Amino acid sequence: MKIDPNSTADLSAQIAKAIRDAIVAGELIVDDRLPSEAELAEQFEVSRATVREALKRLAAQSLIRTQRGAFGGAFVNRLSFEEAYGQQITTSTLLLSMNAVSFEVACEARYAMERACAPMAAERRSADHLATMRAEIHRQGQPGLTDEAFCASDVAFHRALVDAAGNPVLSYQLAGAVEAMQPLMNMITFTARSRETIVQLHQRIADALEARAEDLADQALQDLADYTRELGRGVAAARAARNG
Amino acid sequence: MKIDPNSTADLSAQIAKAIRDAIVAGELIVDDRLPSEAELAEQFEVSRATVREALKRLAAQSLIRTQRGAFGGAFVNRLSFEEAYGQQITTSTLLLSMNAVSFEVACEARYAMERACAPMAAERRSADHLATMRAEIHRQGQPGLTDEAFCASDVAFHRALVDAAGNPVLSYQLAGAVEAMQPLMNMITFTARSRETIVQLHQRIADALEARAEDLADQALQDLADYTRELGRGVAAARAARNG
DNA sequence: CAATTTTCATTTGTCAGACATTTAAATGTC
DNA sequence: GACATTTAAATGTCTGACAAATGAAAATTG
Repeated sequence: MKIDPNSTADLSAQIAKAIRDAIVAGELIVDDRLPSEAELAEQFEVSRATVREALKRLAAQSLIRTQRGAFGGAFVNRLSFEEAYGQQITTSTLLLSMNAVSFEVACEARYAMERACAPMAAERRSADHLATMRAEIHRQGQPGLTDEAFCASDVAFHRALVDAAGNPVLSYQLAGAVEAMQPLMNMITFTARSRETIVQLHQRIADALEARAEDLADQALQDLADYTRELGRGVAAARAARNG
Repeated sequence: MKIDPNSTADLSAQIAKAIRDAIVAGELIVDDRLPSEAELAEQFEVSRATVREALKRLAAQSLIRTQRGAFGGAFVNRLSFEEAYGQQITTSTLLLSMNAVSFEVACEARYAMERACAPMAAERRSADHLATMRAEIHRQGQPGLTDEAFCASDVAFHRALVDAAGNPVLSYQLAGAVEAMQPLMNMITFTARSRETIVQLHQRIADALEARAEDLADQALQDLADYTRELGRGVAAARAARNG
């Protein structure tokens, strides 16, 4: 682990990069202990404060965890799917909110990936997955549900659908797409009629998965995608009319 | 922006969370300047060192950027697709390498998503995308290419395919899946014959996109997925034989 | 001897204060 | 007006200190 003496970047950034590279390259493996802050400071010839800033950068990416006390220190962290989900969701949400990504584009991406899950979900869905989906469908039919609660339930429904595909890598990748869409979906006012339509489509999806009918599931998802896009266009048109 | 006095987490983590929440909630928008480190230290009633550790955490997630000098400071960063790609790739790569994700599962996820791109790519691919793909195909046919260079070219080919779908969100989501697979792919020794097969399949994909034939593209991708999985199984079997 | 308590060294977490460096605005000079 | 200089404000880095946690080892106790 060496830092480039010609770099213009902050020392803490350089040190973080050096350690990160060592982890990615496999020189440091899960649960390995890094040298203590004092030792790292000596190795890199910087102060302990600078080392600490570097370590905090790595901690922010869940690459290391720290433990206080004797025999404590910084350890290479096993990045769990759970943590990776979280980071992916934060990143995706910010990406969408900061880059004026259109509802249309986000929708397309999300449903394209979800449809890719459908065949696997039809094949592998467990009774548990179906039960979760049915429960969310039921909730979505309750009157008096706020739009936000409706959207949250929608996210839960779709996560169950994705998880039903039984591929954790796919679940991880899709977590971002599905959850990051929620703020955009929250901007839509769901009328009683549009909710009814969505619930019916969810019902079709659940029925298709229960019957292990991948083609029906795909068709229902496509219809849902079309309908969601239509709702989005409606909102955009209403806003345009208000503003001009 | 307040921190929870009952939390047991590090102060720097709490402060980072408070600022991150403010950004996600939209209280701080792109290019807003945060208070100076000295001011933040006063607000949160901590030392400047602690504030700096918090800011480094946020910088590691590309949420802020800092600028030295008068009228410098920490600014809310517009998370670009580029930066998000990078983070996604790092995270995905580590996730796969640290969690013993099987080649099979990673492959399945990757090709499922790639196939979801095929119809859009067939419809929207530009001459540029095609040219990139053709160039990579040509490179892959060169004799004397190392396995790593072959894999790198493979990644470039598939990225062009994904980008051809013309949906940046999809490109971002897939960047992780495609790039993170590379270390796993690098473990495969590509014989002259397997390379030839792969190049032919790439050719079929490029031809299909050129002809805007989404069904042919999908079929070719499925064949490539099957073949890749087969190669993976071959490697796994060889390793099992060596170790047993 | 075994179980429990105490001590202790190590390590991270936090603080205070200092100085170096960078930067752009403000000021001075021709 | 154009250019050089000064200056104030901010981040980057260093030093030294103390607090708090923690597990191992030593001391104590039954």
